[in-house]
Amino acid sequence: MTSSRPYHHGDLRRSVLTAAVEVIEESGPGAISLRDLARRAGVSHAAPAHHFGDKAGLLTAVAVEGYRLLGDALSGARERTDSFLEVGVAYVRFALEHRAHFEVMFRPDLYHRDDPDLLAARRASAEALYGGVTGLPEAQAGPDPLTSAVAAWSVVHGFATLWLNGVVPPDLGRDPEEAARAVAGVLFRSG
Amino acid sequence: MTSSRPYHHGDLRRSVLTAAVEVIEESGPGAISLRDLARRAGVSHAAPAHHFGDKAGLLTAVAVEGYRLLGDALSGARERTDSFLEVGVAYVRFALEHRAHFEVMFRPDLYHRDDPDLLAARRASAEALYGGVTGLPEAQAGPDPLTSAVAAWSVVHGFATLWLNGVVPPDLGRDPEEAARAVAGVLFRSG
DNA sequence: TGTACATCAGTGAACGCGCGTTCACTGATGTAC
DNA sequence: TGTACATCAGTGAACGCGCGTTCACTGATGTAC
Repeated sequence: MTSSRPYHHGDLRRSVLTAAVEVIEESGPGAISLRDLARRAGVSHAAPAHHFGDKAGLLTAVAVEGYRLLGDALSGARERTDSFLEVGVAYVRFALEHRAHFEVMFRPDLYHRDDPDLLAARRASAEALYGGVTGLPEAQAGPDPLTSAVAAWSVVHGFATLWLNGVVPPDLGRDPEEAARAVAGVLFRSG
Repeated sequence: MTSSRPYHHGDLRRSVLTAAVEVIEESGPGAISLRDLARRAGVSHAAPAHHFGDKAGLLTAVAVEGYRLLGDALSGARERTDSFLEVGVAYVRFALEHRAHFEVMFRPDLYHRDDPDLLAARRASAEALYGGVTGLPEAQAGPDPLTSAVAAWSVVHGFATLWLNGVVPPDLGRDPEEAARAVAGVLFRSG
């Protein structure tokens, strides 16, 4: 905000990441360019490479952050409500609130898929999602808990994707969380 | 195949479309370039624009073709089996068999979203998908058929997406159709 | 059967652009003594 | 309290590249007469 920019930015890594998320939300990951992000951060065009190595490195950082946020959101929902349905709703909420992260996470061609931080964060979030299904009563888990878990994941993932694409029929209402609860509820009638 | 290329290609539109689908399957829609497709078709770099106008026009054509193929696949499944579950399985089969089309269809930022052919093809495919749920017995359709329909769509769309991303747990087996049937079956126990 | 002409498909040169990456550098910061 | 030095963050010039789009053109095809 000062007119004379200091030589050191202060928190360039964070700034670039935030700008990247903004751009992705507006125009998708294909619109990301390191030079543009540097411009937005008010910094020379080569500076971002210092923090991320290259473009894929930047998107790796976005994906890692996404998996961490998702893991936290899912664990949080479980602890707060102890309801598998609400974990699903939290999944949808995460996808809509962090759609840039969400989109990048599921496009591994964009980033370094074997980054150790990435693998760790992904594993943690998978555990937060799956961990719960084993604790379900048989009435809900069905004869095959794994299949039920994948069905649950599919329904919330699919719903979030369709909602983000704006193709969910308008009759379902404007509140995505409520709609998600209703839709996921079809799967877990007793939930 | 002849060594001396004729001046007229013969079916350049088809060739470019096919090449585009190949490229998208390998590297995603972001990797599409008109010049590259021209090269693949053995034609000068400006030729594709004759048929598609511009890049977005080409991707519009891919999306239109996708919606037509999807509509046909869904109607076909309904007529053959008269089972809503099998319509869902057909949806997954389409997504996996035509993943390039599938990906483009659900990324409207890539194409001309108000193209009349596109709108018509999309509407037809939506009808093929939704049309069936109204004919379901209440036991399956539940108290709110629309919500059930969106749940069904979500589960097959989500499953297809997750499978394409390679994140479905391997324990579900190698045959996506069988796995899809099991997963979608959780939703329609009686289906 | 032959000729004139309109139409369409594809050519190739040219344009301007933004990009990722590299590299030698300089300014700022912090730590050791 | 002061000095030397290592380390790190950011600079700016330069590179080569592939791209989309435009445009005047030419070759091929088909139709009217």
